[in-house]
Amino acid sequence: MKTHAPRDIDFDQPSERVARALIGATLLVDGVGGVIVETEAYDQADPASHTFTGPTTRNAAMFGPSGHAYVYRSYGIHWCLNFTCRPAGHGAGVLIRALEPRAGLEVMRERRGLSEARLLCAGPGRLGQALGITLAHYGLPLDRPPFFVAGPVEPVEVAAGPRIGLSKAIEQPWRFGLAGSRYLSRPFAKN
DNA sequence: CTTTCGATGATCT
DNA sequence: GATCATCGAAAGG
Repeated sequence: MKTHAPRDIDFDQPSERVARALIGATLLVDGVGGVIVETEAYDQADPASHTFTGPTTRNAAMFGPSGHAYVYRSYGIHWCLNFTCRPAGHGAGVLIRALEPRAGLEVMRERRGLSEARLLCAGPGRLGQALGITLAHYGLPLDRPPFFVAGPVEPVEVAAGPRIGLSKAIEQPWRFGLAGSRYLSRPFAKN
């Protein structure tokens, strides 16, 4: 039985729970990052998930231990960052879609060739570029450098809705976000 | 404001 | 050979 400090995220639970718990959490990669404001949950029973058809070379990390990084190349262009979750071997993960920049703004601006803070990490591809994510991060544990992850200091209001950019299982409300944040990749529909 | 479309390459069928 | 968990530029209202 593992113990957790108050601000630790428990990755040993279903991806929807982890995705929700990550909203308001702090993520740093080599000291660069901020507050997570948008996530999406995926698991093996989900037709839209990379793990739906079982373990492969690419998705191996999501069948490994929870609390590790799963990195994949999107549309041949972008690097996207996920956190593996659930008890090991279940093929589940959480896509980190957006964060509010707080640390290393200058580094992010350089990497993105952009000055507007609002667009530095508003989307999984943008976030990957701003944090310098590459395959070198594939499978790395999240509880030590270069990663730093800490849960929210205070309770936050979490919005939920359908995921983005999928052709399958679009009805699942497994996209989560910090309500009202202006650093989202897209706003959530009003209630 | 909205919609459309090309880039680009690994992965899977 | 088709399909992408995307982005940004361009074109149209």
